[in-house]
Amino acid sequence: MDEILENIRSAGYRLTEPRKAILQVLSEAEDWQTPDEIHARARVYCTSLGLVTVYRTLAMLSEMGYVRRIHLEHGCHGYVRTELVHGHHIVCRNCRQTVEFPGLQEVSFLIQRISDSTGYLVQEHMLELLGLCPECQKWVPEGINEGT
Amino acid sequence: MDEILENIRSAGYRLTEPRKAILQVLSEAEDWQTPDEIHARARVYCTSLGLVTVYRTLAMLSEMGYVRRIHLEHGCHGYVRTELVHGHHIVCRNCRQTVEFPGLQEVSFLIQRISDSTGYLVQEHMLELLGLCPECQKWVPEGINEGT
DNA sequence: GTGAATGCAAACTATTTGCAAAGGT
DNA sequence: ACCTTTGCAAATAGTTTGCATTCAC
Repeated sequence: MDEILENIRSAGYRLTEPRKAILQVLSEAEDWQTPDEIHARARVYCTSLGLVTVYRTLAMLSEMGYVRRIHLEHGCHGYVRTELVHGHHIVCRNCRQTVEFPGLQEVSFLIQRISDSTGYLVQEHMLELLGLCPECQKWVPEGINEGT
Repeated sequence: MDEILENIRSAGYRLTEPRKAILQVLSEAEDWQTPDEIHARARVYCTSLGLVTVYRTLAMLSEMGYVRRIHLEHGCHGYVRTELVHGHHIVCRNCRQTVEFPGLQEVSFLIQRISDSTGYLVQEHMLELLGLCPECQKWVPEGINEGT
């Protein structure tokens, strides 16, 4: 966390109150949050914080790889912090809790295979798993489904 | 194509001009298209077509599994037709051409592994590869990159 | 003929931009 | 002091909804 702050500074960005507040909120969360939610929560640490700054900061953090967009059934309006460079997320459809996991062998194999068979040069890949976290499996009937 | 039309009808939907026009456009395309683009192109076959109908039809086709949203770096406003039930897409960042590939063993292995290690019940997964198609590799310098 | 589907206008939501004021270094 | 960053208001983009009309069956 302090490390991130330091990296932000050394990347030439300024260490402002709004930015620190937003990072604080992101680091506290176990789940993905919308810009709006981040705004509301971060106001606790920086009363004057505007929603626009949240958008701008998320763009910056995303650029630096500290945050990732979550792609959901109805659009992609969620953000989570990331700790791994080539990580992916599994997200709970019910409580939004997310767990990050590393891009494993399987992914590389797959990319290699598809790359060979299609002739495409693969530059990026996105992989996301959706389901129910252990807690929510106890309470939520399996049939949560909305189409993609 | 005629098969799809038939399925739409037997699902209880009506076979209207707007729907046929939109399906026509989707089946012609090798690349993903925005609702707006689909609208513009489908007007050739159905002059009166409104953009709203494109949205509604895409929702219906997506529900039925004939179309899939493409998740791109700056939002997810693209649609492609799908032929496979558990397919994924590799898309060219330059020309938008997409190729569908089946969800292979690797994906199942991965899901199993993550499911075991996190305790999550995995219900859906999305996987998408981004890069350059064979044609575009000849013309476009590799450094097309915008962050996610 | 009847109800589903359409197209328009308007509403709405999410996000971005212009700009003067504030804040970090 | 300088220049980045901020917050506001307004603009914009994308998508959805209400409703009278049209069209497939």
